[in-house]
Amino acid sequence: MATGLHAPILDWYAENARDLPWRRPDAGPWAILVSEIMLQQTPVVRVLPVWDEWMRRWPTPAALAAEPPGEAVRHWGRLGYPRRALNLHACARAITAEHGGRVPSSYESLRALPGVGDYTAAAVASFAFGGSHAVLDTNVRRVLARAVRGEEYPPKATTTAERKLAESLLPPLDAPRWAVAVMELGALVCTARAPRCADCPVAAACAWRLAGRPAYQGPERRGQTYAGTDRQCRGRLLAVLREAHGAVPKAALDVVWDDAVQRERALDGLVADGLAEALPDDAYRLPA
DNA sequence: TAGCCGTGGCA
DNA sequence: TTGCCAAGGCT
Repeated sequence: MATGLHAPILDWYAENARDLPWRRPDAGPWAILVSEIMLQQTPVVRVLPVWDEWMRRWPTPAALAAEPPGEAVRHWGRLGYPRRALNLHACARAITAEHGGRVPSSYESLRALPGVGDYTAAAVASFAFGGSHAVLDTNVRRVLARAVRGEEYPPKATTTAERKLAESLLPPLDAPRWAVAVMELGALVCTARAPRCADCPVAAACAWRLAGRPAYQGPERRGQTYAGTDRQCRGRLLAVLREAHGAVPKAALDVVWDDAVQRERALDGLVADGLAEALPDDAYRLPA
């Protein structure tokens, strides 16, 4: 069904694809894995400089595995969700210890790595190894919701119906190219807020556009406030540890957040998550 | 499974 | 200005 989407989207991609370094022929599986984890919930433009630095510093899983986890956290910078840095470090050590230093190629082996879920396993298996998998990220889900289901947004959690649909659309040849093309269409044209239907290669067949672009009907899409949350507090504390290069007296952490109760809770959380380490004499540092 | 986990740009 | 959102994953 809906295979009429293939040619227009693939042709559009051939003309409009961005030249991203992890898409180049010389990008190996490790470079692609690093990019995919960095790109989780994070815009391309913010990933580019950090990915460049990581690839120079740690060109192989073994190079990263040889470092303490805190170095991964330090060089994560302000990308956000810093446990991804820890996950990538754990990936590097698992790949070194269990896979001979080479990123595994099967979906199942990839899915078993820390921080690698359904999307990332399918993406790496496809883009690094040429596998044929339904790659369901937020872009693909939105494009299919609109073009096929006629709805402005996909449901909050991925449904089996979405997966069935995506699998039914897998082309017999070059599934990875199809996956990246749909993702790119969602990222550049079929965007969440102001879709550019005038530039869309499948506008004529799009169920949502043909229905008059009806507004989203489903349950409210929660927007979470950030100011004053534990997440913001954790971010402030970790920023101090990242920039310190060594032990930080607790007093230096106290000054970045006023609410002492929340600050203690956040600091304990960072330690529990392995993002920080408590030292004797009321000091903290990135994990060694 | 719903809530949590960072950060910054943009409409 | 502020809410929304960005190649999700984990519990």
